Amino acid sequence: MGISTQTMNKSDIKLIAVLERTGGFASAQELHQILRREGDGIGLTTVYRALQSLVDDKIVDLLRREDGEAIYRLCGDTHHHHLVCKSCGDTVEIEGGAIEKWAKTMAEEFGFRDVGHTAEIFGICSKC
Amino acid sequence: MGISTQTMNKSDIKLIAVLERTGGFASAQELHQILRREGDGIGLTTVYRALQSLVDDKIVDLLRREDGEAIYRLCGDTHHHHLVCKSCGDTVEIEGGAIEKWAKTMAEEFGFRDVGHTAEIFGICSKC
DNA sequence: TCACAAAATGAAAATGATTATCATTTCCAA
DNA sequence: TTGGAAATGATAATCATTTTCATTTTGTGA
Repeated sequence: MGISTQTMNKSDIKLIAVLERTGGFASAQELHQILRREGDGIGLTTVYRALQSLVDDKIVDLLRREDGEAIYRLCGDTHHHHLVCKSCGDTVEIEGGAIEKWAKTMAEEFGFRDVGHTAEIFGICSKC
Repeated sequence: MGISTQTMNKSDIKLIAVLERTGGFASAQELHQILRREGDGIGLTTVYRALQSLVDDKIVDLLRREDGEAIYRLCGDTHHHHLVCKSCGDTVEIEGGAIEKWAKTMAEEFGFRDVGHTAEIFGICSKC
């Protein structure tokens, strides 16, 4: 019972590999382009299908970018947050230990379970 | 300078009124349908435009449903974060003291100025 | 090895939210 | 009143995602 690892196929594995390589945080379209660029002729449909089944099997997390586009990352990855420059677009990956605790505490306080969170900081970097 | 309340027009006010009346969150499409049902011939384009300007002016909050659709809600002026139920959409406004500190610390560490941040927690509420 | 059914694949079309265009209407100051 | 700016909304365009469906691959039993 439970997670059906049996149903994993080549496409699923390809997607996991790319997510590992890229640090696990990309949209379906981006993942497709990366695979294409690497010479893999995989179709967009298959990318979507594989990602969906990986999400169903709780192997990858599905989050949303600010514009609503779906982004995926491997579960269990220590996930990081971003510090983004509003001017030049430069991005720094940062730790969010405080956030993890905050999210956990708040979720418990209000009786929520199965929780995730998003957090981003944006500002103007020193170069701009 | 600051928030341009001067630029508020009739459509903006209509949207605020509907959001007040309906309470919780609603998508642009839903808000449009409600207004239409009430006999208002407002166009979808205008609904999107009004919502966007209200978001720019920080009069309404923009969040995302699980499928990525944008949902809007009137927000109080105190800066807060959200705890959103992925299942029923129920939302709790929560304090983010830890986040404010985290954002400030990180921004300083990397030399960013004029910083803001976003942070949301999502999960399954006790009722679901 | 062969045949064949089930699973996987991907091109192309469909969908649905959101945004861009643009001609028309409303509003307001001179 | 009038001229121009702002607002409006129908329509078309975008873009991510899903469906459809015909084709290919795969695995398995004979």
